[in-house]
Amino acid sequence: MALPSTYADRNCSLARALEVVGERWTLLIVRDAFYGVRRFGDFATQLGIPRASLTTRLKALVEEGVFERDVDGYTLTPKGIALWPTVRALMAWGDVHYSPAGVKRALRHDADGGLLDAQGRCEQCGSLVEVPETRIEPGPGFQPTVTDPDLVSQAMNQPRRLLDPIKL
Amino acid sequence: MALPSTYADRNCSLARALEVVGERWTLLIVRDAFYGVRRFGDFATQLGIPRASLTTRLKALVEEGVFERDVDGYTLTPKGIALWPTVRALMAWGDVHYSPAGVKRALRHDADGGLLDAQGRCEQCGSLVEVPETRIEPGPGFQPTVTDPDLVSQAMNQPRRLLDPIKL
DNA sequence: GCAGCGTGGTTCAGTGAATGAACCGGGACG
DNA sequence: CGTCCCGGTTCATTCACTGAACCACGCTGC
Repeated sequence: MALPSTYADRNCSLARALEVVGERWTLLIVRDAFYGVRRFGDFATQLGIPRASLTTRLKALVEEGVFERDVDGYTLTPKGIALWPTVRALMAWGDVHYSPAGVKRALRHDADGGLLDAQGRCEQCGSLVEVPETRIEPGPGFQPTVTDPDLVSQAMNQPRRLLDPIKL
Repeated sequence: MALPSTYADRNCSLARALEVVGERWTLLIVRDAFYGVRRFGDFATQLGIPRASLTTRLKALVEEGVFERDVDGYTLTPKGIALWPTVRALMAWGDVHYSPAGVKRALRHDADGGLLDAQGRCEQCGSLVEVPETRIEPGPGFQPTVTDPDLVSQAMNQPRRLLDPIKL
């Protein structure tokens, strides 16, 4: 976002956060990382983002400590994983206001299959579900593609646990 | 954000949400509205946003039903108020990772003064606190300004309830 | 050895959006 | 009638995003 770090915004952690993850594409990159995407090319094709933009974003995110580079690509750090409540809140807002048929992706506690409420609590066992214990799967608002998509998309549209790397 | 609404992102409510509130400045405008800002000029001076950009943003947000125009300016609709969990999550992330001295703004249940936890629950009475019942006040990470700021900033830096209009 | 290919980028010209400063017009006030 | 406040608009400049082409490296098969 490159906000000019103004005096006025010194006391706003929202502005500070948006300087890091407020730029176009950034939260979508983070979302794909939660889905298990790790490789440069997979981010590029999944998001349809220009490769130059992706380079810029990933570099900035690595510098900020949201991602780290390792042998098989870019993975979320704990700081990046801490963005999950934000991603979840925005997804929920989008579901409620733009998906009349119901949520496009449902979140469940992988251990017992209980749905997660707005606070991220399992309706089955009542516990706060950690990110790696969260299963994501197509919900009632999900619209299946007619033409079968690429392998990465196929993997992302199967029920799977967050952060589980996509391996083909 | 004006994402090109691609086939690939049809099934992502996060992308849909970011089309509405993902543009630069948008969430900061929403934040100021939670703080009670309602007038065009106040948004402009508080955020330091170019007036032309502010016009564009507010127009888009009114069209999307996030704000509504009324006699005393722009106020959040229920759809806009529903963005509070997102704003709170991002603020919390910014506080944790960029404000070592502690949160810049603390959130309390106005009725009993209990602090809110990460899920928005009052630690005093255990209830989920609604937005208008939330009090926001400077926290330990807050850095007071030396030169006394404008009246609107002064009002925003006092403990106050969310959505309470700023009147001078 | 080398031709092909997958992967992870970089380069660069074109374009559209953000910026900021100046300007405008209506209403309230005196 | 003049002035100020308020909520914008206009416009030239600058900036960042875009998209397509290109590049470098390592691996595989022949």
